[in-house]
Amino acid sequence: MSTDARPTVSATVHDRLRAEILSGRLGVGDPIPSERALAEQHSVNRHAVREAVKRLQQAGLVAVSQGGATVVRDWRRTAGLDLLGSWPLLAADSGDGVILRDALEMRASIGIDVVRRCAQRAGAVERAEVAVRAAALAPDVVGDLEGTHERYIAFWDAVIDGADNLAYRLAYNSLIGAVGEIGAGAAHLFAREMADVTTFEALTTAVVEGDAEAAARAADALLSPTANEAGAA
Amino acid sequence: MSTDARPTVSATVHDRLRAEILSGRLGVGDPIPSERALAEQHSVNRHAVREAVKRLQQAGLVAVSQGGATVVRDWRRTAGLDLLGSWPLLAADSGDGVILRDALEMRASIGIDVVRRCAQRAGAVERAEVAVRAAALAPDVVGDLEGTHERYIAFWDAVIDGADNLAYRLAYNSLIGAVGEIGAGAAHLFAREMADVTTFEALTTAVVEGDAEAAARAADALLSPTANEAGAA
DNA sequence: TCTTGACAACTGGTTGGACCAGTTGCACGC
DNA sequence: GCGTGCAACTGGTCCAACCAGTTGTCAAGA
Repeated sequence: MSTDARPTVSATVHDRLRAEILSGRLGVGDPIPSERALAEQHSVNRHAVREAVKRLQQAGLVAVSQGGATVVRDWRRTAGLDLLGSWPLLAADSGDGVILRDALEMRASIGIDVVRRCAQRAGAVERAEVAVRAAALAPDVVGDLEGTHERYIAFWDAVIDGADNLAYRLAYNSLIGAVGEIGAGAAHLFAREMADVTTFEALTTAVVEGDAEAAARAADALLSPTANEAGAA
Repeated sequence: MSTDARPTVSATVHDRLRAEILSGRLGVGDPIPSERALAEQHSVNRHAVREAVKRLQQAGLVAVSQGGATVVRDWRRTAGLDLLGSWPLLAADSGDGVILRDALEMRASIGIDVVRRCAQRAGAVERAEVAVRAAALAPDVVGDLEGTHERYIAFWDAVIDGADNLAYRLAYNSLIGAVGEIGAGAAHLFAREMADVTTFEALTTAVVEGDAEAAARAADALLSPTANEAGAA
């Protein structure tokens, strides 16, 4: 995604504090060191620390109050879905791949309804776009798993546009951002789905023809097994 | 939620810029004014502007690059679900209540699977907690819509804990945060659900007894009508 | 004329220091 | 013993300067 690999000072401080919190080394209710102390610890200016803390505050990880200390919040109840972008830290917290299962379950749950809404509501232009993206996934080009994955994502992108639901769109963005964090193995994770040509074609046909329930059934068949496999591991 | 109503300078600048972007007055790809210019426009220090921009950057609304200008991103594709907390701005953008419909559809979609997972996976402690919260909703206290709504939220809180899925938990937090933005009318929005005692009891029983599919059906009957009503309006 | 390269004028990134504005807690005086 | 008030913290804001990258211009060269 971001080819700009130049880390800023405030990003460094932010990542370190976030790791402290998500790992549990800083527990709920604990005060974090004062801005001045953090600045000295990291040998940076206090302004950089403030920018880092502001981001933690926005993410719902800490509560800041003038005069008082900045304390760690119960982030499982205050943070939003965007936190899933901190995948490595969260995964380290939970040990095994439970969070991967969680994300895939949510993807399946949302994906099924996205497909349903797309079949119901999409306009002619959106349906055509879905058909085009589906055709681009024709399996005549094998071996290029990365490329196929890219086109697979583009397909779902089109379906979500057709569903015309901003909440789904934003949630999808969050999930994609999280998957991007798990690195190169992402494409392999969806290999089975991309190879399931029969189900995939049924899904596309149903969406284009506006058969909402058939589309939902196909999406279920396509997405749920991936989540269940992750849950079994 | 937040009783601290003292607005900070950077929050003011942040809100203004966010409104400019979400309203479309600043279009995708447009550069926003330089930090120095913004500082002068608002008669504030540049650091305050920087903190505001940092938050916009984290939310995926702008792309910052040293040396170059800070430009507005295509936030429908780069922002995460947390953006739903900017409800009033988004609603103003879409005109009518489409975003409310979107959020309620997502709530239904996720809620159904949450209930299913809860019935499957919840431990004895979590099941007991669900039963307790359900009992607390007994309709012997009528009239206090706000109080009932509060206990209704607490009930769903327990169900989500029982589902043991961090992604659902975080998404729920985002949705709750968004609903909090729509103000006092929130409780009224769910009045029908809270009054549907039959379905609600079926849901609770199924969850406690571990009947996943019965629970999912009940959740569907409880949640989907609300979304459909919002869609019809 | 067209290219090329250096420079000037931007952009954001970081630092230091100072002061304001709240909160907290200890110590002094009653 | 109990208040009360004064430090000594906390975060919030400002000013001023400089570093580091990007961009556009414009003049010197091919």
